[in-house]
Amino acid sequence: MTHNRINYLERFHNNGLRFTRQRQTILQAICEAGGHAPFREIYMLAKTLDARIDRSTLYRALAAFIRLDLVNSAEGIHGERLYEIVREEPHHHLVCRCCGSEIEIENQTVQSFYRALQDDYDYHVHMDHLLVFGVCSHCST
Amino acid sequence: MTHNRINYLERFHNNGLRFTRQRQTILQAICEAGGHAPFREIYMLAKTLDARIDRSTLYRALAAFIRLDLVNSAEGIHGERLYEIVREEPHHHLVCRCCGSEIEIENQTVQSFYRALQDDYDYHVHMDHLLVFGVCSHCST
DNA sequence: CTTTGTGCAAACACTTTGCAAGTCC
DNA sequence: GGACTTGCAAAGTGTTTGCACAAAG
Repeated sequence: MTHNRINYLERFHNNGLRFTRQRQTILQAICEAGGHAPFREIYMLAKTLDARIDRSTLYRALAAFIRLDLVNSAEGIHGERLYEIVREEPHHHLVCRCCGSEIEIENQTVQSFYRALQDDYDYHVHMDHLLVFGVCSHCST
Repeated sequence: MTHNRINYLERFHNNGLRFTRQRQTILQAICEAGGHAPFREIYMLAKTLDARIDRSTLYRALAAFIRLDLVNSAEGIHGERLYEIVREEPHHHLVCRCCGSEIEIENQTVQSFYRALQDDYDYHVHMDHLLVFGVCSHCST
């Protein structure tokens, strides 16, 4: 199983972890969930793939994935934690507070903002998934 | 009690709410907490001012303050919800993932980023408190 | 066969809710 | 008095942990 040209199995073994059936199932569930998914959704999807998976297994798996940088977490519109497969390129979204829709932001726009912060404050920004909340053109008319 | 030139009492009464002793105590606690504070910290501070204040009162008061736009909430470095007194100017912070320190970002820098998003995506950004995570100059050396 | 992971149950932390008594106007 | 609030207790939710058994290397 390979996503984003990453060899998952190797990544686990290099860190003394095991790529078990359950963890494969969970990764598949996250993929099926598309972009970002909250715990609840991943759990339900994983359950349909393997009814015996336990909540605690899922929590522990997510923690492992994050440790391995296979998954990262972002904050949703109401502070819920969302999990997503790490992509090679950092990416960013505009999220509409009104309808919940999301638009992906051109990375360049964000990068120039980060560069300004780096220049002005000598701060090395490390966010591979920025969420900016606002109101989309559709809702503001 | 007036902060930021806002007349709190009036704001409550205009919305059919009451500015009770407990709510005054809680607002004072948030102020004493300085910038952003998590529930736990506000609760402890409020307890020192009035030992009989209950958790549920605090939750309900915070919800009321947010409804009245006296307080807003942001996400901390590990997803905890932080509460803070609303300021007149939107403001933004760089938060160091390493040492947890915070620097306030010049609002102009952020505004030009927002303007770029507005121009490119016709998105009206509405965030009065952006947190950008990274590594500060001190930690990166 | 040693180490790591799983499922179950229990514990823990965080937040919300119902209600009787109290407070504010 | 009438509407809003409080404190308490109880219930919901979300997350973590201990442990015996199972699986992986």
